[in-house]
Amino acid sequence: MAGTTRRRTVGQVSGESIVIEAAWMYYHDGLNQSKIAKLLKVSRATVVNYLQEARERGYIRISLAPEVFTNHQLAQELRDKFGLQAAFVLPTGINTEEESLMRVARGAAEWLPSLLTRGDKLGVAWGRTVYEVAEAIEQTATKDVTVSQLVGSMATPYGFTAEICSAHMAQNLGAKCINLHAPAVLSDPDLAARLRAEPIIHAQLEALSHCNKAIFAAGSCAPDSHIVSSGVASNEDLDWYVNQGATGVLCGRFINAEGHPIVGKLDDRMIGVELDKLQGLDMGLLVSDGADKVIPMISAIAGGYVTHVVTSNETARLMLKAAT
Amino acid sequence: MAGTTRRRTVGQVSGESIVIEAAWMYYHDGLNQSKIAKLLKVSRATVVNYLQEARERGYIRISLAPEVFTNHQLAQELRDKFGLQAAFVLPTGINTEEESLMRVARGAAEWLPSLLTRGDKLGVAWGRTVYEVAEAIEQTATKDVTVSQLVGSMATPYGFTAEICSAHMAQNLGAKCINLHAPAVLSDPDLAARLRAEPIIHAQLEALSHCNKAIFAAGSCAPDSHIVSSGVASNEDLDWYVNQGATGVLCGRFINAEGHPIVGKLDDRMIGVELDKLQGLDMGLLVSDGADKVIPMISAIAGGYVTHVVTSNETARLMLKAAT
DNA sequence: CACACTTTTTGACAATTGTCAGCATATAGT
DNA sequence: ACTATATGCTGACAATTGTCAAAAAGTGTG
Repeated sequence: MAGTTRRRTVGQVSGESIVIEAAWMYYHDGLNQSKIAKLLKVSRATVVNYLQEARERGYIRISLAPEVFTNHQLAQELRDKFGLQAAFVLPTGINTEEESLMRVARGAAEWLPSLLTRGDKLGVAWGRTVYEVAEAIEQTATKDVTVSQLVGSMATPYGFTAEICSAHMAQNLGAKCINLHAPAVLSDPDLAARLRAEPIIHAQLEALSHCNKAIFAAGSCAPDSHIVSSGVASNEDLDWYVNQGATGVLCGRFINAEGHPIVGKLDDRMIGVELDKLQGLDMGLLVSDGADKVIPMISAIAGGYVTHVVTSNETARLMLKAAT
Repeated sequence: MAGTTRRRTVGQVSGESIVIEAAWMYYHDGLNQSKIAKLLKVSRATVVNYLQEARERGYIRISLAPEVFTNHQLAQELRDKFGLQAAFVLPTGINTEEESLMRVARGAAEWLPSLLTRGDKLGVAWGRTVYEVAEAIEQTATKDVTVSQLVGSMATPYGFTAEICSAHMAQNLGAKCINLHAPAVLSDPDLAARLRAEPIIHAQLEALSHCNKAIFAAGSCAPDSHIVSSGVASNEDLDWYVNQGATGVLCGRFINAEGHPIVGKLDDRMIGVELDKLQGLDMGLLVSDGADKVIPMISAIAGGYVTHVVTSNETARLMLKAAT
């Protein structure tokens, strides 16, 4: 061999730098692999290896500028029609419901870090959507941010718990995490009251009641909804609440079309954030998608819990239509 | 033709969405152009057009994760050695001085938006480095951020003025801008005092004295330095300050090795931020590079103006060596 | 209906990237 | 000195992307 190549020795500081160097030249300077190989005095295959390593280590961030989605015409219509601070609308023209949901979650994951500032206390609900957001967030180093779990534990149809959801959200955001070590609903109101009074649970409820920002999804009142499948409400419970005018579910609580909580038998057996604590926040981020979520989303917005919305163009269109 | 293709009509909402859709599929879903073409029912050439349009409109954000540079070993050594909140070190192994500076400026441009939060008042110095940072920042929508020009006007060897520098910085950050409509240095101390007392200049000086964050570079005391070429100091002035122990220049003011301002004949003829206003800020971002900047950078840090540093690995190494 | 303009498509080809097996070299451990 | 492991290189080829001219199709106007 020509002897022009030099191996990186183990522990050499510049070892990692050459990967960064290659990535910079490729992604920032727009040089092709052959040029980079010549400049770095290595083979093109080695450059391919370096670039691959940079990608694998998560060095490369490729995203669509948030403005693309917040300046979207439908986003602006949503913001204006519903009095929101901002909306983030993703085009999902040809996707299945599942693909659309994943894209909406991904979009929320990209947007959320930029909505957080130093010292924020972020309440995190629990459900399939919020979980997908938590998983999709790329590692971010937020400063002095605390994540609080807004709802207690439930039987989970998804393979992940509320605790894991909040913990992943906190971890990916580089934030502290305060969990809620209690079931979401108990069999007896008295037992629930005593559990709430337990110092550790009481402290956790205090923490979540002081959050200044929150992320949640809107649940529907359909029999196949999450609130039934997770065991929080039985079909009888559901029927009762619907008869009382329930149009949606927010953090495990039923709300009517105006967003007012409907207080029933379930509520004093529940351990979790009270909905009045989610009104008037600096940020209430509603992440939901699907035709069946339109009414619940509009209900949540009407209740004053929502300042920011992430959804698909299709659902945005349906929301705008429903609000005329 | 098969008649399967559909043109977008002018003004159709989904017109822009198909560009976003194509970009999402390519960059997020990792689909190739042929697959995207098939899914969107257009030709591959049209997909190429859409992707190009997305790039041209600035929809695509490709960057290296900031942690790559802040977790760099040299970055951590700088932070620890100099008591900084964070350092951002860019590998610039094979670059010219010019290329290295451009890369450092680019790195600072990528980092700065994430260092800003709602309500910040950012003081902006002026010089080649800061200008390149301002130009390199991609359009960002910061919230309620105000940019203040820290130094007055000077003869410019670069083709841009301090006003333009601050205005571009503000524009690219989506911030408000408060300029400083005065020369940096006047011929007579009395004239300078009267100008400072002018209501509009006084208000501008008030604004810049209340900034909680600042971005600046460190100037050297070499005869070819910016402070001489811009007409702020003559060679005689320079000699005097160097004899008084000046080791660097910060926002047009001379400082010694401990970072203390050296007060001389120039200072009461100057219009600009007083250095004591730059101590103890929430963020003092020092962006500099080059062997000749090592001593000035260390001086600025010693003076308590700096909380964050952006530099190259080579300069970082020299700084660490100089501080032993 | 004709025309002008815009957008998309076709098809070919060059350029670049991705992948892979096999070989070469460097390093570390025994 | 030998062996094992890790890293880099070679060279070939497949896959993908970029570019381009010419043609086709869609749209708006008179």
